[in-house]
Amino acid sequence: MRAMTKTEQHVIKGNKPFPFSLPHPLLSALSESTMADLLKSLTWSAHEKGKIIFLAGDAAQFFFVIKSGWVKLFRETMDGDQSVVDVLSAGQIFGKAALFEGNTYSYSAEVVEDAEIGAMPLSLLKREIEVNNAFAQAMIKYMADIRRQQEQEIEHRSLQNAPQRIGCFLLRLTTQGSEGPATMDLPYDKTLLAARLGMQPETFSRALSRLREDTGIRIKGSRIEVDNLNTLSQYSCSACSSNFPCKDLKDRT
Amino acid sequence: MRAMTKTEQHVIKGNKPFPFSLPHPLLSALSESTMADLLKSLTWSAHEKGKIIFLAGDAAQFFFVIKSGWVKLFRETMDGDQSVVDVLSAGQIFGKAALFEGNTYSYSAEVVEDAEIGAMPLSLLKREIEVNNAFAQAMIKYMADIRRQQEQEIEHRSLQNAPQRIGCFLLRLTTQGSEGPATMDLPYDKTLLAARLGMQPETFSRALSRLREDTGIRIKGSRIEVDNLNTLSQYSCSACSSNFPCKDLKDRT
DNA sequence: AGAATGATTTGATTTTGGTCATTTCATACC
DNA sequence: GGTATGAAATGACCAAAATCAAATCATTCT
Repeated sequence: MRAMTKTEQHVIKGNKPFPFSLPHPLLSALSESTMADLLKSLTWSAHEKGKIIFLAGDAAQFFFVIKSGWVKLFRETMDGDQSVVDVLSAGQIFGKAALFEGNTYSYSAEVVEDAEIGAMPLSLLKREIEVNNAFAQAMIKYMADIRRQQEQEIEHRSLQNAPQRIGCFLLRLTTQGSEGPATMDLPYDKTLLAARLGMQPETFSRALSRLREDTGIRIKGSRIEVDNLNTLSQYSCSACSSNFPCKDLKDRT
Repeated sequence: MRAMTKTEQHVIKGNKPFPFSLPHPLLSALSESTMADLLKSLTWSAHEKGKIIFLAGDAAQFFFVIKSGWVKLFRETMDGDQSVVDVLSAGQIFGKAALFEGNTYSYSAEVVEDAEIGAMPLSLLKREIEVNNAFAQAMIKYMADIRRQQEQEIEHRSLQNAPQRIGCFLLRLTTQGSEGPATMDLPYDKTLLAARLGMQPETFSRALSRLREDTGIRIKGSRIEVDNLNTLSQYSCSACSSNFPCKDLKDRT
C-alpha cells in the first residue's frame, strides 16, 4: 500500500467535513441568539498529538467541539492503568457534562491525532438550560441516549468476548445497510481501538484474527471487508441484548 | 445463626422506612401541584418474588417507586445470559428513562424479594419537564449523576479484579465515615450480588475469601466486619480513578 | 426432628485474556 | 534506496475467571 498524506488519512479514516452550522443533535436545539453568542465566543486552536486538553478534576470553564483530528477521553488509576471513556472525532463535542458535576471535568482529554478544537464557555450552556426549556429537554434526551449507550457498553464488557466486541464495533461502523457485503475502515489505530474496547493490543490482534477465522471477514491493514453482515451480526449479537442494527450505540457525538 | 422472620430480614438487610413524602432527589424537585397529582394517581401493589414488572422493549406508561422489597433491573441476550443493570430497594425509582427512549423500557424489571411497588404515569413527568424548568434542571442533574456512576462502573469492570470490585462495593455500603472500623450487611443474597458485580457466584465466593485473606475483614454470613476502612480502600481504590469515599457511586436512587 | 430445596462453598479443570519477549511490518526520514 | 521508529503480530507463558461437579450449609416445610 502506498503512503498516505495526513489529509488523505483523515478522509479515509472517516472524518466528515466540518459542520460550520454545528449540526449537533444537542447544539441545534439552541436558540438563535445563544447560538450566535456561542459562535461569537468560539475560539479555535490547533493541537498536536499528545496535547492534554484538560485533566480529570480540573475546574471547567469551557466545553469543546472538534473540527478535525481525534481526541481520547480517559481516566487514570493510581496504579497507572488507563480506562478509555471514548474516542471522538470531527463534529463531536466533549466536556459539557462538567456543568453538572461541580464544574469539574470527570475525565481527561488528550489529542491522539493532530486536531483543531473549538472552546466555548460552559456558562452559555448553563444559561440556555435555565431560560430555554426546549433546550433543557433536548439535553435530557441527549443524556438519556448516552445513558443507554453506556448501559450497552457495560453489557458488552461483561457478556461479549474479545472477538465479539470487535465484531460489534465493526458493525456499528457500517453505513451500508444491515445485510449483504460491506467495507469499513478502522477509524484510528489498533492500539487505541484495543483500549477503547477494553482489551490489550495483543489481545486485539489475536481476537481480530480469530474473528476472521470465525466469520470469514478479510483484513487489509485498517480496511475490513465483510461479505455478509448477517454472519457478523449473528456472531457478535448473540451475546448482546439488542440486535443489529443497534441504533443505540451509533455515535455518541 | 437463628432463623430470621421476613420483617427482620428487611431491617437487617438495610431497607429504610418508606418515605411517604417521597424525598427522592428527583421527585422532590416537582412542583407542589404535580406532586399532588402524582400522589393521587399513585397506585400500590404487592408483588411476590419472581414477578416481572416489565420487560425490555415493553411500551411504557408508568414509572415505579419501591416501598419495600428488592427489584432487579436486567437485560438478556439471545444466548440466555443476563446482564444486571442494578438492584434497587426502598425509596428508589425506576422506569422513568423510558420517557426519552421511544416510550419503551430499555431493561427488564423483576422482583427478587417480595415487594410493594407504586406505579405513576410517565405522562405527569413528561408534562412537568415541559412546564417546570426547575424540574427539567433537576432531571439533567440527576441524569448527569447516573452517567458518572456508569462511567465508574465501566472502569471498575475493566480495571478492578474480582476481590477489588467486592471491596469497592463494601466501601460504598458504609455510612460510618471513611476510616477506622465498620460493619456492613450485604444488602441481598450473594448470588445476586455476584451478578450485580458482573461475576459468577463461584468467583464471588472465592473472591470474597481472597479479600478476607488480603485485607483481614471478617465474614459472618451476610455481615462483614472491617477493622480499618483504610486498608480496604487502599486495596480496592488503587485500581480505580477516584478515591474513597467516592461519592460518585453512592445510591443511584 | 427430618426431608426437601436452594444458596454457598470447595475442588478440579478449561478458557480467556494478560504479560513479556521477540519478530515483522509500515511509515517516515535521511 | 537505506535506516530509524513505532505499530502490529506472534510465541511462550501466566493469571484470572468461568465452568462443571460435588459437598456443605441454611431455611423452609412436613
